Amino acid sequence: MAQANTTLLGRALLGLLHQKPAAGYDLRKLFAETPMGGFSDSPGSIYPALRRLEEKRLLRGHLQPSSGLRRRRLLSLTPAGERELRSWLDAPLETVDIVARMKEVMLRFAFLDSVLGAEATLRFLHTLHALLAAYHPELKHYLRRHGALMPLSARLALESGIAGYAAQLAWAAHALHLYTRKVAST
Amino acid sequence: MAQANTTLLGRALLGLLHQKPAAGYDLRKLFAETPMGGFSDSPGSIYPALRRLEEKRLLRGHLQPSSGLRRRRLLSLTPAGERELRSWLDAPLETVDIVARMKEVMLRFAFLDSVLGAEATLRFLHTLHALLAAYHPELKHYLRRHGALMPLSARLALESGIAGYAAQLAWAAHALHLYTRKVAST
DNA sequence: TCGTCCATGTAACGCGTTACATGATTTG
DNA sequence: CAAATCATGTAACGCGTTACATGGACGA
Repeated sequence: MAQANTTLLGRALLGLLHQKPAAGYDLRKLFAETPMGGFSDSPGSIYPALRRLEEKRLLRGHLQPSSGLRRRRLLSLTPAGERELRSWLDAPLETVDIVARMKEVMLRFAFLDSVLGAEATLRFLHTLHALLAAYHPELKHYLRRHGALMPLSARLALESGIAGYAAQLAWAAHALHLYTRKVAST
Repeated sequence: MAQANTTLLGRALLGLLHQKPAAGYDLRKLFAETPMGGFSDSPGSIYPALRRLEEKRLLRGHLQPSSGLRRRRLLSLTPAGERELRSWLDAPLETVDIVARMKEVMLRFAFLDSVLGAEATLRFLHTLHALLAAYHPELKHYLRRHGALMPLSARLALESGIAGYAAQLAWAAHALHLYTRKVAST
């Protein structure tokens, strides 16, 4: 039945609009100019996504009166939109997020602090670190078992993934350290 | 006009079937059991993709006669399929591949050696290393310019990406070293 | 014979992409 | 005034996902 769940692009838009109301055009610019997520900056993806969010009453648009006849619709979250955003960010991290949805994980993290605060971010980092610390050796184990049978380039491709997770793990430890201090100093 | 380009899933299937003819079911199993690419292992994605490749005459299927009434169609590349695979693998790497399509880059690399050989793999690695070496400091520069204005968690999310690229860069140097030796020893 | 695995498929659905289209406003 | 930029949209298209469906083979 798949009750029309919000897509990753939709959640990214919610997160951005939570920080600051903006027009569709601003969001396009953001996707085009910043190294964010890898979302398309084409109008054919963003405007329909925004319209869907509006139809679900997660966003509300106000025509900006100041700028003459050049219509510019500033979008902002409704209370329901904020609830949706919060519940996405607040959902517990699971192994499958680490294995297959790292991009979403980092997107969530990028919004976490400003929406749910430092304590929630700290909890998130704890879980993330633990999951990475568990998954990284699993991949290495897979490599030890199957690596010998694989062509050199395939084995190296796997090693590249492992190196990536190692980097994420080290980063998580670093971030955990920073946030522990930040929370302690309040 | 977008003349029906082969999709990433399609190319992954071509690469796998180049190594060894297989049935759709085998490919599903592979996606389900190995940490590959993150493709869905559902029949609704794989069988249609295989059918499309067959319609484009890139694949050919043979009913396996050995196994009674249990039909099992072994798929293998046609010459056109092999050409398609080769031209994908042989295409020059560009910056946009690094920025937005790292997943595809690693998939290509995984197939490279067995399809195009060690010399081509070595060239690929040279380019990859150069592109990463150029992009990584660019991201760091972006962080230096905009980092101070960003919320801590957003900045850290960016740092995570940077750490990932640093890991890829180190990995590329490692792989380059291995392949240089491999090519030299022939 | 009952459940589990093998093996292949289809149908409905929503989404992202590319390409196209429109008009207002600023800049040179 | 021409060109670039601002700003918003629509249409066609293919693809991936989820869910559903079918039937043979095999072990307990």
